[in-house]
Order: sequence, then C-alpha cells, then structure tokens
Amino acid sequence: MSGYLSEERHQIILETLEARGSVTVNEMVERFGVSEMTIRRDLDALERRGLLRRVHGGAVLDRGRSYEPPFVARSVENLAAKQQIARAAVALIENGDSIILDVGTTTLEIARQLVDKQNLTVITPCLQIATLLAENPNIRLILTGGIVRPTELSMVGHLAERALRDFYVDKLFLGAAGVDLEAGLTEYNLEDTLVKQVMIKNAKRVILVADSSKFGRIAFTAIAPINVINTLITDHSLDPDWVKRLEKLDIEVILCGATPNE
Amino acid sequence: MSGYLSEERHQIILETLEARGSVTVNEMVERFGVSEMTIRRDLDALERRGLLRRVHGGAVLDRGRSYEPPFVARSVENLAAKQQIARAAVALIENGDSIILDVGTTTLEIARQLVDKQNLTVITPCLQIATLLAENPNIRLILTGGIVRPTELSMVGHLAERALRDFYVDKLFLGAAGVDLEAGLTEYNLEDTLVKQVMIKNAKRVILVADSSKFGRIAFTAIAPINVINTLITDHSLDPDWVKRLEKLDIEVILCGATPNE
DNA sequence: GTTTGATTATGATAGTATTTTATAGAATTA
DNA sequence: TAATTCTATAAAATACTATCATAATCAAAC
Repeated sequence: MSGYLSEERHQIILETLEARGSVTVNEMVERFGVSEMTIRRDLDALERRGLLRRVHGGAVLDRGRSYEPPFVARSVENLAAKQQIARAAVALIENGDSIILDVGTTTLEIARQLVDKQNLTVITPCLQIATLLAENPNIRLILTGGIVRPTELSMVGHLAERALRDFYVDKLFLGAAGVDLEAGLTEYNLEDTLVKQVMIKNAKRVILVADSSKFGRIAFTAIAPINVINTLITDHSLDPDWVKRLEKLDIEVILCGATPNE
Repeated sequence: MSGYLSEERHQIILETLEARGSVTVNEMVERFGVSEMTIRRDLDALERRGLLRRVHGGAVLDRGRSYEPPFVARSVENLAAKQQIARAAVALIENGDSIILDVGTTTLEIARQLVDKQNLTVITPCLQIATLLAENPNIRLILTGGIVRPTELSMVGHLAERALRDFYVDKLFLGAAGVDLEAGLTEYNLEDTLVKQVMIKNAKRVILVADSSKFGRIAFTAIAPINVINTLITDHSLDPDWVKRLEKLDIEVILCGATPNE
C-alpha cells in the first residue's frame, strides 16, 4: 500500500495548503499513491474539523476574505447530509424572496450557499448566520435581536419574538430537535421554542429542514403539531413509511442524497 | 487541463484587479489556459457577489460609494490610542453593571478587554462586538436587532431603536465621528445617529470614547449637543484648551496615554 | 495460537452533478 | 462594416456521491 497513515496525509495536506493556499484532489492522489476516494475522505474529515473548505476539485484555506468569527468550529455530524439538504433548500429560494433562517447547523449551511442569490431579505435570530451573511451586498440582513444564548448563539426572549412579529416572510427554513407524528415538532429549550412559534405564525410557507436522525425523536418542549409544515426537506434514509404518512398530511416531502432505486 | 481550481482563479482575478484596477477576459484566458466562457463565468460569479463590475471585454473594481473607509480598514488606525482609551473605559465598569457598547473601533477594544468582569449585562447594536462577547459566560449579552449595515456591521432602524428603548443602563460607552463645541456630536450616517439618540436618552451616565482626532471635526448628521456627555475619555494629545472648555460644561475629562508632566 | 467478530481504512464502480468547452448567432465597439 | 465580445445551448470532460467489497487491525474468547 501507500505507506502513509491517514494522519500523515492529513498533516501533509494541511502543510501544502498552508504553503500554497489550495490543493487539488489529483495532486494528492499522485503525491500519496492512493485512490481519489481516500483523498476526498481526507478532505472531508479536515473540513469537518474546520481546517479547510472543500471546493469542486480540491480544497482551499478558509481564511482571509472577511474577518473570521472566532467560533471554534464544532465538528458537525452528518455534514454531508446537511449540505445536501441545504442545497435542496436553496433551490427553493427565488431572487427577491424574504426568508427567515432559523438557528441550526443545517440552516447555517443554507446561509453558506446563499452567495449567488440576488436581492434577498434574510431575517435570523442566529449570530453565526448573521456573521456569515453580514458582508454580502446582495442580502438585506435583519437580526431579531434578543438575549444571546451562549451555547447556541441564538437570540431569544421578548425582543426576538417581538421583532419577528413585525415581518411576514415568503419562506421559513425551520429546524427542530425532534420530529414525531404524535408529539409534532419539539425542541430542547423553551426559549428557542417560543421564538420558533412566532416564526411559524408569520411565514407563508414553512419548510422544515431536518436530517433523518431527527425523526421519531421527541425533545423537551412542543413547538407545534406536525401539520404546520408545508414542505419537509430531509435525506433519503428516512423510512418510506414516514414519507407516506407525511404526504397523507399534505406535507410535500423532498428527499435528497442518493435517489432510492425505483 | 488548467490545473486551477475555480476558487483559485477567482482569488487571482481579484488580486489582479486590486493591483491594476481592471482585467480583460483575454488576459485571464492566457493566464489560466482556459476558455473565454470559463473566464466570463468567473467574472459573472464575482459580479454577483458584488466584488467587481463587468464591462465589455473584462471587469473593473467597483468601489467608492461610502464616505468612510470600511470597518476593517479603520480598526487599525490609532490602535494604540484606542487601546488606552478602552483600558480607561473598562476601569469605569463595575461588576454587576449594565452597559451599552456603541458601534465603533474603540468600543470594540473595550469589548476585548472585558474578560475579567463579572456579572455584566452588555447591550450592543454591533455585530462584531456581539461575536466577540457571545461565548463569554460572565456576560449577559443582548443584541438590539435591526437591519445590518454591511460596512459598519451595526444594526439600525426601527427594531434597534425600539429595543434600546426597553432598557435603562448604568453606563453608555458612546462613539462619534465628530466632536465640536458648537455642532455637538455628529455622525456620517443618519440611521446610526437615530440609534445613538435613543441610547443617550436611556443611559444614566454617558461616556464618550473618542481619540483626539475627532475633535473639531463635524460630520454629517447631528446626534446631540455636547453637554449630554457626562464623561469624556480621550488621549492626551487633546488640546488643553478643549479640556478647559469641556470642564466648564461640567464634563469630566479623562486623558490617557503618556501622562502629561505635572 | 488461532478463531471470531467488531472496527477502521481503503478501493472499485456506477450513477449523478458540476464544470468546461465548442459553437453559432446576437450584440457591441470602433 | 469588420472585428470583437457577448449569450445561449448542447456536448464533453471532469469531479462527486453512495454503496459495496475487500483488507488490515485489534481484542477478546476459545
């Protein structure tokens, strides 16, 4: 075999990036004598640790450009699924739309992929999303304000709720900790829940973004019954049974990832 | 095969623009060894992100709409003086205080130096300050919310003003673009001005932080007459004449930096 | 010692997506 | 008008994802 431990490859990839600012998959395939898949997996792993940014064909250093938020990049579970869900979500957004982006890692991915949209109004109670979108001149960014929850970097409380009541938006991209047919949408934290309830009230179309791990899970506080959702975007590992039952409730279901064989 | 990632091309195109003010499609075709279409797409993508302006045959830099240099550029000017002013400001803050930190590079420095304080409530309309303080568990952080101004990363508008009306704070650390005895405090931007006016109204003690370069300067919109200030913190290069006149108005003046010999 | 199973790392492949090129006709410039 | 540059579209090249198969590593259990 190649004779490199994956740790060594990671190290060398990072050094190359440091020196040149970017690497391509092919370069590294040659350099290490391993398959493309292996390099891709290396790059994905490094991206999850926040050490680089994947781009088509390779990866680049993720510094410079705008000032960087000092958040420690928390390793994201299911990053691939979340990115695909985000892509499907972005496809629903039209130029000129006004949207709400809820707090969450999936909605953060949506924000990342918003670069090409024109004339968007984005409202968010999430500090991280705000930092990401702040310098984009094509986006009119509105923060709800409120008390900042240290762990989530979400804004909650009276200010946030009141601010959201002021706006009617075309689309809400909502996250939830649990999705269950009986219990509906649930969240771990009461304050976030209250904010979500206002969002749902003031959106023309409610789009839930949730990877399949959230289904059947019941968290602590109830946000709303499941039928408030107009559209659900999730990954294809969702049980087909769920899909049927959701569609029976008149919820449009968008599955992404590898298309199931039919 | 060119061997360049599209990200790299974008980066290099921007650097070339930065250096020369313009690029042509043909130049870049030669530079990268790709087709014209590819370069055109690159330029279009960058234009959509607001980073350049397309013209027939190439692209040019798209600058010069704002009065003031963007936040990032400005934050380095007079850094030493600002840090000293910030240190003096932090000395005025007691554990348990509730304070407002206005938008500005000096107030940003104050935020940086807040690590050791206990049980503080900080209200701010500044996204950068928020990002900085968000993960500090000793600080209860409240964001005003509002529309985010892309250059300043400040929040303005109806939401911000209304939010500030809800809170009475012990101390306001205020910034201003211009300080003049006749014209009072002035700012370049009307929207920021309106927010500042609400802050001043709801603070028990108004503390102006402004390095000496701001004195005698008159910006575009009037915030308030100079006597709304209770305390002024500035650097020692301020003309002693100013100090006398300010003290005559019952404004406490704190000079910092190299202490003038006494 | 070796068998067994769990775990991890890697490679192969097929179908899907994305990016790039080529080309032809329209628009712009000089 | 001629030359250049642009847009749109389809075709080709390249890269990606998901999945499965294989191999290597390790730790009990026999």
